[in-house]
Amino acid sequence: MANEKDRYYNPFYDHNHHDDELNNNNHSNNIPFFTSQQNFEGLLMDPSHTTSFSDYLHGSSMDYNTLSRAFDLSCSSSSHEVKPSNNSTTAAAGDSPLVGRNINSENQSTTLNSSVSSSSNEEAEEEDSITKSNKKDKQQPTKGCTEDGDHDDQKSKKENNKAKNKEKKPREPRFAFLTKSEIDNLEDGYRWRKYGQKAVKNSPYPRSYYRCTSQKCGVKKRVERSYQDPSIVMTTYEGQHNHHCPATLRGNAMLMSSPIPSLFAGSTSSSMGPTSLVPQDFLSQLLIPSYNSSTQNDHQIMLHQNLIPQQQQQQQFQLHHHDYGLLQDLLPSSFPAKNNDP
DNA sequence: CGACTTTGACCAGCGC
DNA sequence: GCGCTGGTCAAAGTCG
Repeated sequence: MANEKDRYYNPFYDHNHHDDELNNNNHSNNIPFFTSQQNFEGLLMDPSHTTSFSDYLHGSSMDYNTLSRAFDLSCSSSSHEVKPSNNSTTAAAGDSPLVGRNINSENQSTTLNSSVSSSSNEEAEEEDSITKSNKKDKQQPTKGCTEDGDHDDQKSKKENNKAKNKEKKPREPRFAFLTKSEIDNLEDGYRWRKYGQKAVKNSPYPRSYYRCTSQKCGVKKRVERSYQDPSIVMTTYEGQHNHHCPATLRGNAMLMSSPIPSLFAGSTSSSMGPTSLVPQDFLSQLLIPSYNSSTQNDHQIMLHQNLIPQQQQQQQFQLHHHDYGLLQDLLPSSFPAKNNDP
């Protein structure tokens, strides 16, 4: 009991032996994923991968390029093979060239296209705040209302909301990645508050909903486990943080100024701004998470291993339809059905 | 006591 | 309209 709880909520729980088990577990699926050891540190790639993603499975560590490939990102647009989807729009001038794997439902039908969606993140944010306030308007009175006088108010508000909701709200840009981990809620440097959990259709594992605890930051993430391979966790991020990572507040100040920034050249949070699709802070934090001091050395070693030869960094990555199908198979509820269903 | 999780209820969207 | 599902809320509980 206590062990179970520790496993999932104690950040210092020792997952190493479990991870060994996991690493010995051969993965037949050609899916990009990360192996997490102790709260995400290092994001080791699984060496057992030998198939279509083997290109980027060199060595045991992960670098920016790995991340970029996993996210369908590219530092150099000229070398980016993945064509943007038709309805995706291009990033505004000055935006980071990084592109997140957009899994908005609108783009899901064929492939996980890379796209700087968010025709307007600002728009989306605005919409989001509207819907949020609508929800509050809607829900608070129902619970707080004690007098009949509130009912008319409620009705009019409801109608008002209905009218507003008729305008279809665009989804916040989202991107997802798979992680091989025993921990559901991976440590990514940000602080999250769980606000819901739902049973997922066709899966024995529930989906958890988290929201960034920072005020006025509407970033959400969903975490669910693959029912086919329970060692795989899919994390979906929605929105962008409008603040710096609070990891520094948890004794991470030293690492925040680690040598890794060169990997994120030109992608400091200040140059990126709050509206670009891929949260650079997040990317940084993938590699510089909050961590247990006992594993600090290992972690630093992994950071250095991330500095890999340029040519390897230039390798291309593309998520094929086939792989998308596998993603679908793993997490059926997260992806719309392809039209090839029998 | 604040931060966080749990959990049942609620709501919207969608397909039938 | 009805039922199903995904997403969210918020009261209650837990923890440090």
